[in-house]
Amino acid sequence: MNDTLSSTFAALADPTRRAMLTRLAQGPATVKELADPFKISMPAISKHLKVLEHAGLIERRREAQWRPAQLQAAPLKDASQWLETYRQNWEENLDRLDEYLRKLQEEQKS
Amino acid sequence: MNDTLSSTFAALADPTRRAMLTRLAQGPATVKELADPFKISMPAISKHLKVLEHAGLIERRREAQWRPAQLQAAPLKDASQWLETYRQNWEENLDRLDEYLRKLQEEQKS
DNA sequence: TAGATAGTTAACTAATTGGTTAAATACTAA
DNA sequence: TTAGTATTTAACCAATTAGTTAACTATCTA
Repeated sequence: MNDTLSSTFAALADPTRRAMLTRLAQGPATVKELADPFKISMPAISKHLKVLEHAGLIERRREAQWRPAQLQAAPLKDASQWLETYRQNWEENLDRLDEYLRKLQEEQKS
Repeated sequence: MNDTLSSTFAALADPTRRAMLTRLAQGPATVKELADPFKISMPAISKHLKVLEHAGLIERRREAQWRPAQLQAAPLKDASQWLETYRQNWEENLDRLDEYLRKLQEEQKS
């Protein structure tokens, strides 16, 4: 799917890529630095970065022989806003649980 | 990947499934009702529902010949919380843009 | 019991994904 | 110019995904 939200969520569906974003939240990093915590090959890392780049979640520069990546958080904001519309639903569920427990207690009194 | 966050984001990476969740935010619905807006076959719908169910995003009952689905928003809450840790980053980016524009203006004065 | 409606399962396909190894490219430093 | 470091590209592979059609199961109603 080409729509932004789909490629954002697809990019976030992989734990390696989420870990990369977590690292990048603290500032730019080279490919080597991003690869360090993982035991997968460099080409695999390169592909993950490409997915993140195509999703608009990172931007890359060239600096000598390095290709530092920098987080671009705008798509995360959009994803967050999409989820936000469901806040009522997850709070509602808790409300319903509260209500259920309250009713149960009332029934036990009688 | 089996981790909850990965399967939540993977489930959200498809526009058909997101539309289903949007419909379910307003209350339970049968498979037929959920299928209605789409031109894909029933087995395809059935598979999407299975993805949502395995991700814990819906729960299903049997009621006569219907299998109504109901939204379970808890995984959305977790996803939202994961994204929330990046709020600073997307707000920071805007701050940096502000700063950049401010500097640009100062330079033009001198 | 037969027909209609609701939904799933099976078997298949084409495209995508996440990984690999080997080779190529880009740049630095001696 | 040669060696070393950083990174990407190419070619391949196995598993997964999103769809299909055909056949099956479950339930209600006449």
